[in-house]
Amino acid sequence: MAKEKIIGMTVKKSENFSDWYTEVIQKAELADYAAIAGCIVFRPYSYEIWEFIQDYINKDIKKRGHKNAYFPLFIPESFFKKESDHVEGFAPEVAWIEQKEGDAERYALRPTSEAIMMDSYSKWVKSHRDLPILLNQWCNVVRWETKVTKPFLRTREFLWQEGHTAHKNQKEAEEEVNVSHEMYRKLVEEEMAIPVLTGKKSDAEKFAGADYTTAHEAIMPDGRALQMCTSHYLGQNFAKAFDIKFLDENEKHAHAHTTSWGMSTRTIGAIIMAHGDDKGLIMPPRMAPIQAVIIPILFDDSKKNVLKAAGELKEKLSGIRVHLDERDNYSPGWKYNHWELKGVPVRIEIGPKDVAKKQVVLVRRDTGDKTAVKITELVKKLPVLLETIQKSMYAKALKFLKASIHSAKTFKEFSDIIEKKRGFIKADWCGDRACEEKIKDKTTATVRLIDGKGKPSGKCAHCGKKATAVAYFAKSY
RNA sequence: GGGGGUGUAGUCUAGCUUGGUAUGAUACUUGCUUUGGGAGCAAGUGGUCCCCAGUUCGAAUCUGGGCACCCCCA
Repeated sequence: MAKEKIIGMTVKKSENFSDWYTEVIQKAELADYAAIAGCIVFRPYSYEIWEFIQDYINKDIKKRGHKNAYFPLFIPESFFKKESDHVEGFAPEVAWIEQKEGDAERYALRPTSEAIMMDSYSKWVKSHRDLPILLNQWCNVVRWETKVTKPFLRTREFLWQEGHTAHKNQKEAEEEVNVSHEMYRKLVEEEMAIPVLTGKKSDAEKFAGADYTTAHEAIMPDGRALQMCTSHYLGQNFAKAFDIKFLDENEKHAHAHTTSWGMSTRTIGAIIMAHGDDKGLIMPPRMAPIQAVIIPILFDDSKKNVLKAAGELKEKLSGIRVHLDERDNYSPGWKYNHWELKGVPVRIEIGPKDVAKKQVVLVRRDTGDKTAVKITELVKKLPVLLETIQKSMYAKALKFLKASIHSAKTFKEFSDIIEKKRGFIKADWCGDRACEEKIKDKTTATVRLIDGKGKPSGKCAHCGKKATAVAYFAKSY
């Protein structure tokens, strides 16, 4: 079968990572380019992944008392400009709607919704009894990239959830930030099987208008870091700008403390990059739209029996997301390749020989290992195998993350690592914004996170001044 | 922001130098034979040759402008 294989993957992950990425996306039918520059179509297969993320987050936040709501896509220019850091940070990528006759002012397409939501919050909050406000919205946002776009990772429009909360004091607001931050960590590490580094953003990298931003950063196979989500403590910055004021228990006026936190469809890109291989996508079992695919091996004389057994198998496995591929116009080999490309974690082969022995053959997508399992034991064994794959994928990714963290004491070491190995550089840092800017100019690496637990012992790896923090630097997406 | 590359059927592609409406594969449809790692044979469907303008009797091909996508660097 040395036939030209132009149906499947043609690019190796190790040889041209960028081409590999775009090829997986198209061939696994995750997304397609849209007729609009810099925009993609989320095809059902990637949208199902997004729905899993939605379910997970909805379940978590609703348990904590949050509710979903929806605010307008349009933000009046005057609202947008109320918080000066905010407008400055987002201005370059805001898309404006041409002002029509009769419009009081022009409107922006939301790049994020603090401005429009905080205006409503200011109307709703009069008393400390009105707090906290715990709202989330699922929506699209627009950030008009003029440079490079890439499916899922950087597009002009993307989907996300944005939680926006208002609290009576700092403690409560910061607690909200921590809880959301932890929710994301669990989602990313436990469900997506992507280990992360966690910490705060530097002043230069934090959300425009925030007091501080916490985030999780993952490492991609090309050694670049990818921010998985962010949670911001906004202090009273927005409350003051939008006049979210209330009378507290002591009959005193106070401004609320607000937070916001979000995760976007960008994480789908992270899943693709972190786990895929030369055959295509590999979905972590817990969030795979299809966890196992049954491939019946059909011969004329035994067709009926095998199909019947395969159907019964599917019934038995009703607790698992199983797909039975009973199309008879494709050969088994074709189907193997097809479902491998789509990253289905487990393949269940059942042919006449298996039916005779009352067994099936299980094949792992991540390792290719095959094992025969008695049908009577399958209901018990398949979930175990799925969990094993989940853990093994995480372990593999964790090993890679650990191997991707390098230390640098001097700027020479720092530059060498960025050039040759990439990955994260853990280094003592002075914390100075101008220093960070220079590092970025020289190496294109930025501070991805400040390690909250790290105690700097020496001098800044770049400028040599006294270090105030331990920071993780990297080139990023 | 800088540099490079590409654009022809759903997909990949030949043709472009030297102008004459397009090659092959794959996919798709139908039929028969098949099916344990991308099956075979036969017939068939499918094209604004990225867009606009120019040159020309005639443009996929030449010229100019635009758009899109990809890659590398900042």
